[in-house]
Amino acid sequence: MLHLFNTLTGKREPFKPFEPRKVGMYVCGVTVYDYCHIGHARSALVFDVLRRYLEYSGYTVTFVKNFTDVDDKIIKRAHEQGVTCETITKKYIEAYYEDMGKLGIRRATEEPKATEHIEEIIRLTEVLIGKGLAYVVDGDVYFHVAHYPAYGRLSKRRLEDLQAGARVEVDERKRHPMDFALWKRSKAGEPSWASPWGPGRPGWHIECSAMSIKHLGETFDIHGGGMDLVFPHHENEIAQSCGATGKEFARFWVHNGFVQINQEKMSKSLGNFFTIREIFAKSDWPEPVTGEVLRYFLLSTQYRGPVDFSDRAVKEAKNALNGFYDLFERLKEPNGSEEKGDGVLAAAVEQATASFVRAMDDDLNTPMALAALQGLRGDVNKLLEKGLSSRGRTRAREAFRSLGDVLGLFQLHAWQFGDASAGAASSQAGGATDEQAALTDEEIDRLLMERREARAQKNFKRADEIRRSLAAQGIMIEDKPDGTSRWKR
RNA sequence: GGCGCCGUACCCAAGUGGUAAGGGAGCAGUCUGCAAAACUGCGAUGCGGCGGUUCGAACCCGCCCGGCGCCUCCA
Repeated sequence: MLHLFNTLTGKREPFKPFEPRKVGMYVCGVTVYDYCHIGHARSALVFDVLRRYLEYSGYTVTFVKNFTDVDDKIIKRAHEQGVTCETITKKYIEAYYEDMGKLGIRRATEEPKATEHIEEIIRLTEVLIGKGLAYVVDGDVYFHVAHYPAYGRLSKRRLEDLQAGARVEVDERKRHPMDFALWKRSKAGEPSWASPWGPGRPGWHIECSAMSIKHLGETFDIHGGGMDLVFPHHENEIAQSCGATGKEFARFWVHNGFVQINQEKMSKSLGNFFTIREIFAKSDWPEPVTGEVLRYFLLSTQYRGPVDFSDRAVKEAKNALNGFYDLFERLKEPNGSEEKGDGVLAAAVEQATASFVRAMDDDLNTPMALAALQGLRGDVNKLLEKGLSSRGRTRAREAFRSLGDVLGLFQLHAWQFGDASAGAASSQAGGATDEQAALTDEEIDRLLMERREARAQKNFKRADEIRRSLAAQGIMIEDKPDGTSRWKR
């Protein structure tokens, strides 16, 4: 059974959904005013994998991930560029789909936007005012934390402690320094909606309460997001939601750790961040390969810990992945009619699956799950030496494919691998085989043919020349026992 | 000032009381025209340091050292 670390209780707990076989999960998405960086990718990936694993485990998952499309930063950006907020949000929502798509992040079941839930937000705010948990000041509405005794439950903070360190200028109109805005009066030129308190726009936290309740109900199973959202965002969400409904809000709170650069948090203020598109643009590998390499890299650390991003770490992920794709290539090739390995294959797959599930059940321990896959790789390689029937080889590939699918790995039909006969397939997969690569797959195949001739005539000088010139362009040749060769970038 | 996290081999990273998973890199060997891949073997008597609890600790407790995060928009 899946165990998840629940920020609310501070413990690793067995995960049982509210309704059997069904899971409702809400994850805070992004504020769409800029391109996503690798940190956003990690968060999206963690919850994409959690969703995939829940589905693999037999649950029907309703996965809601929002876009914050009204916010100070968006307004600021729109003013700077002299365009409307919609222009900004539309652009970055599209960019989000494009970038996350390259990483194999699946779309959520629902992807609501704050601006499409103004009615729900206003209604929720009215309820809070009615219950004495919120008050109106000059067209602004604030949540009154002092009237909500459980405030601080998630982040384990006490109001007194927060005040001691508060470095924020206190708004005199607020009754308590930690009171936060549910509704903000609009200034001229800002997006604005009519409300009982005058024209205005929602505060940041209220949208998530309104949207999660609308799409998942008042109580649901999992609420996720980055660690930095624990306070104040999620704390405030709990206060608003529980305050309004009087019921439990999310049962499990799951938070992912940061991506770091040189042991430091990656953030805009430090200027040490890398956008996803920048990473893809710089990569020498075809786009699908880069996407999978980034996935492997991000999953090589358990989601709650920090993960340090570096060229070296990414290269290591690529190398580790190479081993799998080399094996998949070999599994496709004829291997005689031997089948001495078939007998133990089933047991090896079963054992690896058990280890994989055990790892994932343990708070999504993806490094351990990857180790299980690596173990199977070793086992299958050994069996291949003994000889696997074509049925056995197909079975092995299916095992990698179905387990890999949980992590979003191993789904490429042909990576950048291919032999003479598979050249066409590899060019399909490599969408970004691209500008600087002087050689097309066809040219490579032609050179390979020439090299094969040369080798047949024991003209090794010419054969090595071809190998060297291809290597200079980043193309590796591997000779197979039958005299043909496969290549990879 | 408050709350919290982390420190395991050259690098990444599991392990949370029973005697150190896995990957990458490296070295040696088998195979190969060469190379790559694959396979075999090597690789931390030690898990930041010092004490303590225990038959037994990387794992529990205490102190110390070092790094980081949150408390302000932030995945």
